[in-house]
Amino acid sequence: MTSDPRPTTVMLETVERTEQPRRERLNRERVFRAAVALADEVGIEGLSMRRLADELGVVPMALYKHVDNKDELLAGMVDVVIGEIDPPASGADWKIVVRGRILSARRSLQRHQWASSVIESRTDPTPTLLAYMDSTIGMFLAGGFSADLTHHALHTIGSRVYGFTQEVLNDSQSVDPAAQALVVQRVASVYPHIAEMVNAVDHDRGSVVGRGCDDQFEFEFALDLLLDGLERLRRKEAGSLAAPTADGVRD
Amino acid sequence: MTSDPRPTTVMLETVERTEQPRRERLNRERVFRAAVALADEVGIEGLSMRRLADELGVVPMALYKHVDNKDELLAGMVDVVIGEIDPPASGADWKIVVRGRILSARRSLQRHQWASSVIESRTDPTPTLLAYMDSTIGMFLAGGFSADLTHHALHTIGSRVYGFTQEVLNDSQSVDPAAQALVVQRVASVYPHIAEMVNAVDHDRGSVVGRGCDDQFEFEFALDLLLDGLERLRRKEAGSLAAPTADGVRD
DNA sequence: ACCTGAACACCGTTCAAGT
DNA sequence: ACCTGAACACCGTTCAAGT
Repeated sequence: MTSDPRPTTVMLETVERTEQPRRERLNRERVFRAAVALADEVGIEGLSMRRLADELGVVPMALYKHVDNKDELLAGMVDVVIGEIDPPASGADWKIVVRGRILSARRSLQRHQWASSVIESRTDPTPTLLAYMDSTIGMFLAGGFSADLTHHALHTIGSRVYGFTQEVLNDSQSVDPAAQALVVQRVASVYPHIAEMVNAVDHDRGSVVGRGCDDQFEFEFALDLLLDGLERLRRKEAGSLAAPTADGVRD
Repeated sequence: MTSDPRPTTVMLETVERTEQPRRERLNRERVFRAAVALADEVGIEGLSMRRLADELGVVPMALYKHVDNKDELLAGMVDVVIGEIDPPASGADWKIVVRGRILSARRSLQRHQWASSVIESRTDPTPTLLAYMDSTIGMFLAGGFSADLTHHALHTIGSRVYGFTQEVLNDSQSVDPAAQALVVQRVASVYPHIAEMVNAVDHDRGSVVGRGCDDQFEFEFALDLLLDGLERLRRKEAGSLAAPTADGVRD
């Protein structure tokens, strides 16, 4: 930053470029960060190798010096997002620790709207993602879950461990409340159950029709239901381990 | 089907084409079905407007007579899959009805591996999908859930309502068990918690390392944990509505 | 009026020619 | 040895020319 290696002569030669300064040697880290910033700005569908190269002031081929292909670029972008998740709190009850971790993941994901769909689309995990999962699994084991129950817990939590869930019905608001009201009315006759549900939600929020629901509340509601259910299973497991009467299991 | 309108002469003229018979007038339904079949065969990334046209023995532009664009094609494909989900059972306990519906959705989704990712990627729902959701919401309302609690329930179930969940750690098996064992060993030193969990799962299944887990079991495990949690809330809600004394339970 | 070939504006990626 | 322009093999979609 402070020690710019560019000689003044080069500065003068390149001063007419409208793009941001380049010359600074490209590296993987810079490529990934630029890709994240670009996706934040224009969305994941606007992210192309060509456009990213443009943004970095290099020719498209230059990128292939640092990443094998676009897939590797996406993997690196996910790592940047995962890297923004807070490290685990220590000491407290497993439920508090896991809950905090997941809500932190959610905050990271919300800073990068494209991230959930990219995480979904990826097949093999990067070391960064494996480390995140390892640490999360460790929270359950430290909390007294057996390895088996931990495994079930992971499947139960699903993508929530990364801080997102699949939207099942997009009940977000349109900008125009009048148009929205019309839609709701037309929907009501054909889909009466949907209408009843949506009306109740709107009524709760004491607003005009179609304000939509509080996503953060819903996320935490579902998360807590899950964690409570898992806590119940953990206790049951601990109980059956302590008393060797029935089909008790050890280690 | 039985009344083929094609004259024999046309049949003879086109008999040398290696593709399946065309001539049969294209319509939306045929386009969607062909797209589903093609995606089943070659995967969603292999599905292009050009390739689909080829498969149907028409020029790419012909498709645009029946669908506005590729997005509409994908919407139609999702509708085909949703249409394969069994209609709801009637009469029984809400939990049995919802459970059966979701497991039927899961069977549909498994017949079309590409479907979950396409459902995820879609933004606005088709009438078919709205009808599916309306009927699902109806199951909760009929089961005694308030509209509000039904709304929370939907957010809790998430994409499971369509019969899928996001894989969080791909612990599926590689074909080569020796190579798999090597990977696991290398992983063990760096990600001890993952290793511990995977080992426990493998041990349970009484198999060589890396057989992976029983996805159907895990899906049902998580689903039942969710449904049990929701049943608990339903009872609490019913209790607080009926008996104003304590948090007593009815039904 | 209907159909469709060619073209447009993009992709990710390869490769060989240039320095 | 390094860098990069041009090209390849695709996309989805537009549009005007052909019948």
